[in-house]
Amino acid sequence: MGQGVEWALHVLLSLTWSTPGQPVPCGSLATAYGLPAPYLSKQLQPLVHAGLLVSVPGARGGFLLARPPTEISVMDVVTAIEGPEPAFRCAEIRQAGMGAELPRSSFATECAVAAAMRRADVVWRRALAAQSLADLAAEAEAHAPGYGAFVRDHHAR
Amino acid sequence: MGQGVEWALHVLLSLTWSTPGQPVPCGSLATAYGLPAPYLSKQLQPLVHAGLLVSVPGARGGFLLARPPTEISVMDVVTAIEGPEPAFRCAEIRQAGMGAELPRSSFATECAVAAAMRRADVVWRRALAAQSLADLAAEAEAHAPGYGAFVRDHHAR
DNA sequence: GCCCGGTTACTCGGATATATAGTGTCCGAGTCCGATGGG
DNA sequence: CCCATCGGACTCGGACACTATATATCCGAGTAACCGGGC
Repeated sequence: MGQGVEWALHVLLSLTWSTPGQPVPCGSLATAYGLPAPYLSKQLQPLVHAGLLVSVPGARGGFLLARPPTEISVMDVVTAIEGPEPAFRCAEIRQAGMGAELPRSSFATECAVAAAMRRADVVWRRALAAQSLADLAAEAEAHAPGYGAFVRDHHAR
Repeated sequence: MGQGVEWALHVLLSLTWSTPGQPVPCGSLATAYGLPAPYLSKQLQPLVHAGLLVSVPGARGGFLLARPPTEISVMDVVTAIEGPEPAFRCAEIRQAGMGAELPRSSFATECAVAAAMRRADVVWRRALAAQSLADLAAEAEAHAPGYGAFVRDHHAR
């Protein structure tokens, strides 16, 4: 899994704590976490395309959350960055080689291997979808009181 | 996720159905699924190192299951091929940039982002570990009766 | 007929190239803020 | 004093190199089976 997911989640948390209605530029987000600003800009674009972020062009522009943090799940972020297709892709190798000698009816149902991986993928996605950005923000604030305010002050200009 | 996982699972299913005590060579496994034999050989080596397969050298050699199919889980196979480290790796970017201004005590607990991804990873691994090779073999046989015998006959010489 | 040695053929194992996806960087188009000059 | 206009600077967005991982292939080391000769 690419590191863009980690960057995106931290950025979205920053925007969760940031002053509502105040766009935060990419440069400010990059310095907050010691990231290269141009590359971070490239990583945030899928989030805009997915409708999680709103980009405000021009001076005093930047990025805003498109929805309340309670309405954005970790699954949404992962899907936006990594793509919607599951990690495991079945190539149907059971139908190649000796499988060509069997009738087509033998392959009517899903491959058992693919089914097992899909079941695990479903619970993984369910676990990610069960946690919202608000949940993560609350957890971080609970572990380190005052962290949200600290982040908001950093992005204030 | 690499396709080696799919190959390994199908190969292990073949060995599950194959005659016990009879080693199956890599070439026979490759032709069974239309795979390039030399590359399949490379993909099976991690399974030998992990202790899931036993390789028998020499003429009439091949691969054997090191344990009964009920004692091998899908998780074991994925771990052997992809490695033990989780898909998401936390780079602790919260400590870089503005995080350097905060006291070390703020980072005593696990990063909230990493914790969320780890929770999902745990349920994913748990789902994979809950299914054994015997379960997959039974499922495939149920969907296509006689498939196991067909595979065994193919590998018989 | 039985046993032993050499040969042969077949197997796995690791070392070696290539393709693809992820990583990193750059420059241009567009937009808003602020200063400036006029009314 | 207020307003329209121009200039400037800052922002995002897409296009362009580089690196690491995954994919694909090859050849060599080792071992067991097989065949032939000797006892």
